Amino acid sequence: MKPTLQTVADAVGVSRSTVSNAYGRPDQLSPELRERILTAARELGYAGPNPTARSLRRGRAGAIGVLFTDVLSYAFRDPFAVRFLQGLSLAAERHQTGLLLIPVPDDPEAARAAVRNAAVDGFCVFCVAEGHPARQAIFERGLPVVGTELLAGDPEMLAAGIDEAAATRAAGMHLTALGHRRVAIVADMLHPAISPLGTVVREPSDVSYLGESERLRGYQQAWRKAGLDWDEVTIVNVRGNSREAGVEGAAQVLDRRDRPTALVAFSDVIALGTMDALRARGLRAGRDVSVIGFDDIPQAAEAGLTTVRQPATEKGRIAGELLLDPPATAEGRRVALPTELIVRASTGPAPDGRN
Amino acid sequence: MKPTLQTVADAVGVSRSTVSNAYGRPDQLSPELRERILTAARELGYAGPNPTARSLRRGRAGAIGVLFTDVLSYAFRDPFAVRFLQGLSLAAERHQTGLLLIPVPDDPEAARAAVRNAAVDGFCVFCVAEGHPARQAIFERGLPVVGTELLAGDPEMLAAGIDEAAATRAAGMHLTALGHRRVAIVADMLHPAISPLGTVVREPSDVSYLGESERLRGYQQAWRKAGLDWDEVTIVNVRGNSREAGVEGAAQVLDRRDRPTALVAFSDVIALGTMDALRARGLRAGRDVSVIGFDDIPQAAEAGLTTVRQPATEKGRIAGELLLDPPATAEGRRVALPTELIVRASTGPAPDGRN
DNA sequence: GTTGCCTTCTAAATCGATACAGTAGGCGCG
DNA sequence: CGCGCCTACTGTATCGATTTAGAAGGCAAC
Repeated sequence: MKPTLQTVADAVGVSRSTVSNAYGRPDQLSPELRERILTAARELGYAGPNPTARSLRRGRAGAIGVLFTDVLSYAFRDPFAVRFLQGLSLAAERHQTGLLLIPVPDDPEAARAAVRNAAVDGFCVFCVAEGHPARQAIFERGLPVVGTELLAGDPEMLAAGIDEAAATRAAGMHLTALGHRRVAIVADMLHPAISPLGTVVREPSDVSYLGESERLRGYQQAWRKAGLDWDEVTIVNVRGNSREAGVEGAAQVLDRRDRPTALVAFSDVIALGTMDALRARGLRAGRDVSVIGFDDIPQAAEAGLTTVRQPATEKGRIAGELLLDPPATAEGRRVALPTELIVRASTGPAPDGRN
Repeated sequence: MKPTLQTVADAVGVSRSTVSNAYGRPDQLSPELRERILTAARELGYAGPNPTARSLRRGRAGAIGVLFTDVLSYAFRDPFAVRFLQGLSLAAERHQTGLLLIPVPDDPEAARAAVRNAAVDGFCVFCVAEGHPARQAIFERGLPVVGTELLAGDPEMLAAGIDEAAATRAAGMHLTALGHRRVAIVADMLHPAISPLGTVVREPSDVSYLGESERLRGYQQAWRKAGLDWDEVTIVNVRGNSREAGVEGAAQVLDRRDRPTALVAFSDVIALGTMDALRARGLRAGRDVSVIGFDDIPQAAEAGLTTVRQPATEKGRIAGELLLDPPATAEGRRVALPTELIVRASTGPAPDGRN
């Protein structure tokens, strides 16, 4: 049998409460007795209060739930996601809390069950499509939920986010100001969760991730304002947020006769991939084709990639803080973080004439 | 007040046990009653049995602990680590279990407390240095522990690992068979946990990660056997497992007059970085300088990198299975996975004469 | 000497579920 | 009819801790 508080209490000849206090409230007993208790505990192989029992009594699970979907595990290849997670963990650490990655089965019912069975104090909705079966289960738990989308529908939802549309609007205007009129978008996350590959999504409202939807809208707004025809904008829908996906996505537009003079991506990782594709064709980023990314990961600076900077770690940290220490006032429940268009060498004036 | 089993039981007019059975053992009550109960629960806003209470009663936390150190968060940039984690999550999913990432504070006492407070059924020791304060705390919990090092000292420890030394021995012999005699090692993880940067570690026994220690030993064995002087082997100790670290590490040896004809790295990520460094200097991998990596991540194939293949996802999956369903026999408790030297274009005959 | 306060410890209630033994009622069968 | 057996449910102990109210003893002050 594993020793419990009672085992130790009996061994020392004190009450269970006193042993509990020895661990959790050292000021409640004399230092000598505490020392005796801790020594006895060590001898008995008692490793300290059972975290599960403590959680039950305290009413605090000591963990934040994060759904570990395929999407998320791929997302880990993106430094942005990793930094977000680091931020989350910073907040968690401050609150002596863990991050529970919940593997989500493909079967919808099993997915819901996984969410219901998670011993957590709240959920961080990160990389979970709008229509995902687990998503509803999350809200049904009645626990605090934090997302990264300021415009999320649920009024209960906490959020640490950016004005996605404003961010890409600025990026889009930067391009039109440089004279670009033939533009393409390369993006992951555009497809509805359960649609066949290759589905073409053009309208922001059809995008199943709110953030991506807004990014699309931002470009739409900027370019419409500049007089471009949205239907003329090429949208390449790649699967997966990776450099390779960027290479492949760019390949679909760069070899066309009327190749765009500018490419925008919804992540730096993809943008860097499109730059690889340019290089492979002897095209110069910022001269022959301008490229804009999103996130401003460290590699973006090295590659001279123009991009939208958002504070990754801070986003995670604030999301965590919101979850673990929810503000009383409704205003405080949605935190808007700043973004900034970082102009580097990958954007330049549109080349003259036909190619 | 949040509704509990009792709330629902009272509302329906049945006993608590019956409501519990409605969720956990549908065969124990009539379908009609079950439906009535679930409906009532929904109306009362009862989200299902409290996972913490269930955990306590069942004696199963429903989570595997993984220490989330800085090292691990950097490791996420390596596809190998991500795939390992995916494997772990596969096993976890099968056992309806989560992965609890435990943020580890810098303060040693706080780090130990974090481990003691984690509600988990076992730990996976991944990317935790031998001397790390949290490491001992893990074993003190008396829970199952799985590692990735077959030779780990603790006899209690479960392991899913490879014969690291044999793997690098094969790689080392491949190089000497090709005539290489001026070789260098570029590796992260060599430094003792709490040593100043730049400390030079040459002996396997001084390496604080067992796996890396064995990899070093493998090269040492291969090259000594081939008559090379170990002291002549350049060892570059980089900080961090990243492509950039590889670039920087390679820079330290490639610009020397007696530049090595072969570079070996302890991860593909670093090896790919060294190949970047070669390219930047107009050197051809496999012709001017041979390069060997470790892991065989997908990018290695694309880059034509010779490397040691190890089954990443499988390693994680088996680690998880060992933890969640420990074999009765001692033999089954350490699973050896196969490795294979994958020879690609990045290795070739040593160039003749001086450079 | 009594009152009151402080320190140090104890007893009992409680957190929210699950498991197991037990009971009541219905049904088949010789 | 009486026995056994099955189905459907209940009651109670239990998981391992924390918390709160309270008791015992010591000491100072009036």
